Amino acid sequence: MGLPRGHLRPFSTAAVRLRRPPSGSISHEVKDNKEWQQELEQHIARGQLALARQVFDRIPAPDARAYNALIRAYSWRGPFHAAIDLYRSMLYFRVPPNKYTFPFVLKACSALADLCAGRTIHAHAAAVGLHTDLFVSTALIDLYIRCARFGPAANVFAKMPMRDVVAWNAMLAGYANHGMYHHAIAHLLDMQDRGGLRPNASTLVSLLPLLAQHGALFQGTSVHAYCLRAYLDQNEEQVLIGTALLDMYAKCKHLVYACRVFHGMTVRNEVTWSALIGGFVLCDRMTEAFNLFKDMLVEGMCFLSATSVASALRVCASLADLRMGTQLHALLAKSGIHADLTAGNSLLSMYAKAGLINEATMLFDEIAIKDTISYGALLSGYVQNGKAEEAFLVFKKMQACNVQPDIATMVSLIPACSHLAALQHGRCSHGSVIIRGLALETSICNSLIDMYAKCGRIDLSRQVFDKMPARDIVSWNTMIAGYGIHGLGKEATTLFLSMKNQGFEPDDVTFICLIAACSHSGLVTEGKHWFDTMTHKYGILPRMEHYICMVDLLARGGFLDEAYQFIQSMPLKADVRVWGALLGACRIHKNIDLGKQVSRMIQKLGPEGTGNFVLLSNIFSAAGRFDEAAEVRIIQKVKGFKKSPGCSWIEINGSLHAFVGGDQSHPCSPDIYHELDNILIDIKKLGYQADTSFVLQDLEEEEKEKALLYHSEKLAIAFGVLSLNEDKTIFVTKNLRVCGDCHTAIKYMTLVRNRTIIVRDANRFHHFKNGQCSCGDFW
DNA sequence: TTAGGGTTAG
Repeated sequence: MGLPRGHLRPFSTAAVRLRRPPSGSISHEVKDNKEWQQELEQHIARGQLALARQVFDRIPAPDARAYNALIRAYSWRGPFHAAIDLYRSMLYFRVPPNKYTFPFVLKACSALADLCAGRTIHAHAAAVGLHTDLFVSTALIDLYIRCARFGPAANVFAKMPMRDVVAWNAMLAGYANHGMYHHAIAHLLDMQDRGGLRPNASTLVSLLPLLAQHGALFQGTSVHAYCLRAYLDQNEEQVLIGTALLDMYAKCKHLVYACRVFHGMTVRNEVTWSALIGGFVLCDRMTEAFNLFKDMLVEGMCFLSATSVASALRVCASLADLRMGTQLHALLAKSGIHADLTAGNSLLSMYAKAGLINEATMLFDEIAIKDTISYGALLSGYVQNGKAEEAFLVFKKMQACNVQPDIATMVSLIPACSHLAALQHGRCSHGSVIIRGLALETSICNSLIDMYAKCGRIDLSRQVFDKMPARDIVSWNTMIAGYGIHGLGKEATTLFLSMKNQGFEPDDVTFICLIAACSHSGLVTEGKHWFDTMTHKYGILPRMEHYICMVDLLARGGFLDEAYQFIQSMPLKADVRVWGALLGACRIHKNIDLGKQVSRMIQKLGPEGTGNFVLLSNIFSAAGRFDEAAEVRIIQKVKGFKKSPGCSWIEINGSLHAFVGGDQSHPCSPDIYHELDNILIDIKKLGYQADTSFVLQDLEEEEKEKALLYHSEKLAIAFGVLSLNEDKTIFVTKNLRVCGDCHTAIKYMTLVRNRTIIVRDANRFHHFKNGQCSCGDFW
């Protein structure tokens, strides 16, 4: 036959080594081809592929039928290379392949995603006029789609003289697997209109995950109705269809329907359970998700798999239930599943989210072949645990190991720059996403907006925002929040209005960002207006976070009594964060009586954080009541709470320099302290007086003045003055709020050293210039 | 048919 010379590589001699003496249960008799064929097929039917191969090798002159039987067996479960090798040997011995050969050898190519071999075999089939055969064409479509070649797949489909539902399904599965929603829907309609075919169970099993991915609940419900009408949910594929429907409802966050499908199923498998558990996790109903997981275990241990445990581990991470998480870890180890990559990554992520970053690192080291997700889980673990520099090291290691970062990796990495307030690192990460072609991805832009805002470049945030091809609600919220931390309440409001004009519905987070922006800008009336708008116009039920913002807004604006009344009128029981916001304002406005009252309320709730002890102690100190301040600190110590030390840092030429109060560890310390002493002399000439009420200990006035002078933010600024040219802005970040005395002193520093100074503290940005601060002393 | 890392607020 006239097969064209293809590009298949020459087969190995091993592949054509024939006629070995028989062994084992192989017959020694002389047989005709029909008898050999029977023996061959018997072994194949029993799954004895090695014996089948021995029989095949005994056949003196195997015909196409013998070749096809073995190729089909190999293409079913592998080894797939053996199927292709056998096809090559068929060509070598000039046994013409037929319409029963091509579909199976193509299936093997598809399993190996071997496009090169597949194309050659396509050419062979075309040469003998078999390329438009129904089964050959379907196998070709499968192959091309597996290799993401939609054009050739569509060409093959178009040339088919007749198509059955399997052929239509092959194309549909391709569109669906690649998330091509519109192509898939158009193809489905075409199948019914032009093809005159009704979708079968396979059609819908391909289609439903796509609908789930796109949250297409309406279409999904129509599919459900179709299943019921066509009795598709009652055949032997009930588990597949039922699970796909359940998953679609779960991903569309319609758990009532998902549960209804689940309870209506008479047969369930591990996937069914995993899909439902995943749905509850998606809807943040963690306790119910975990109960379902336990029910699943009760129903049968055979359901335990890496996938179902992955959801359960996510629940443990979210509920911070480490005890249960470690039990699951043990369960996985006992079942031998812990070596699975999914399971390993899930465990690693659980420990990282629980703050046990060392355990997470150990697990990471134990994973033999790490993928992008393993690196991503560890990297985000470091970022979430405040170890931004370690996160960069993981990123470097990832690149060294040739594991490609993807969108999620970069979205995890970019906030590390925000945490360090390291603009240089941030710009490098921006460059990195540009090189990778990811710079216009919505989630990437969102983290860039946030990063630039937190690194003091709100102008660059806005540039990224303006250039985005598609924005989501997070984009708008992040930009509004960015304006908020820069004290640009008016800009935040303007952006909110244009968001509405562009047809975006604000969500609960939008209002948190907006009210916080008003709070940081002293726009008390506007903030109150937006809170009312949120509840009355948008029907958003305020969460504790909204109340915190409102108390902060009122109290910081000086309306301490109104804030107190507001807390009393809350429908929720105010938690420590709400009272903490009021206590913080009592400190700023030096209202000791209310501060004491509030601190009593906090004590009733039980101390849940260290910040409140510090605040209360500060209030007493500010009033000169040092004994009581000391008492609060003793209680704090006895109860085992540690105050995080105030720390400031500054980036000079891409390197970070960190300082704590009174720090002398920096190599330039003598120069820094000398410069600070000179600055103190100069600013005193302009009228600066140290506000010693900010000193927490009972010291002599002069000592108090020194204690203030060496606050971490002042040390960092002095280092900035020494290291940067006059035209450069000094940008300092502080982990706590900037102290009141420093705030005053920095204003004077801008005058005596002719500098622009930006301090990003735990709360907001302070732009100091010409003796003024952008916050208008409202911090 | 399921599943593992990611962006906003307080």
